Amino acid sequence: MKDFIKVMKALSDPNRVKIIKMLQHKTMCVCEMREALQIAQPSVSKHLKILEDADLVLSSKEGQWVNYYLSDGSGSPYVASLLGNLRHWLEDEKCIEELKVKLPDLKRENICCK
Amino acid sequence: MKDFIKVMKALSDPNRVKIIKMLQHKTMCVCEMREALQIAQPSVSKHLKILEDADLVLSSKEGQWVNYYLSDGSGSPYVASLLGNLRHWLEDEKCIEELKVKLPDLKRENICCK
DNA sequence: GACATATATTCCCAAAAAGGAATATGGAGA
DNA sequence: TCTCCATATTCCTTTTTGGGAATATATGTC
Repeated sequence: MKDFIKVMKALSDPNRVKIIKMLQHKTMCVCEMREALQIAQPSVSKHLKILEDADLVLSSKEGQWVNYYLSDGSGSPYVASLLGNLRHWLEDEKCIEELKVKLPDLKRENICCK
Repeated sequence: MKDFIKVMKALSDPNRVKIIKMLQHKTMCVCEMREALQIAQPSVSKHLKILEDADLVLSSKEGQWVNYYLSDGSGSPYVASLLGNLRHWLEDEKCIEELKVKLPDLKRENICCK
């Protein structure tokens, strides 16, 4: 029950769902998501922690950056099912389409590294 | 997005998930759920309102009682998918099994009508 | 109408959650 | 070592959420 609730709670926030939808298209670092979502960096980090605790996303360090990407769901049927469904769910949402337009230009070289 | 968040939030509370799991077995009134969950009646009513707003459950009045039952999910792909999965999800949870044992004895004639 | 019962609503409190500013950490490069 | 930068953590504030007591509403019974 606890695991289930953790996954549901993680998916109960629009910004976290947007993160999932972005990660469907590419691995991203924190500053890229910050730019896409237009919220403060600590907020992004906290959302990512919640998503990671729920096994929805994974991360790996690469030098000074941390790359976040979607979990494959192998550890949890809830995660596997929901991440699967989220591939097609919300595709028509205006806010998601707007994000998708932004994605190609969100390169860390343009945002960070100043 | 709003509808999706509403469904996720509705399923982010253990008592509400327990209500869903109970309604898989039978239509129930508020006082039966109150007895099963051991929480105050207004709390049950509020949880039910949240579930109903998310289209996860439906209700119909029958005299002084209100019967609650699961939605068929035809109005929302999120509801349809999650209610479908919840048929088998959490079946092995101890707290759910305990509820299932209680269910047969939870008849409104024994609980209310005093 | 008066009263009892099932449910909904209101009000209040405590706990949790989301956001940002400030600060800490840790790796890269001079 | 010192500095810079990406990220994490802490702290604080505001909002939201879950719970119960009290109250309101609606229906059934006398």
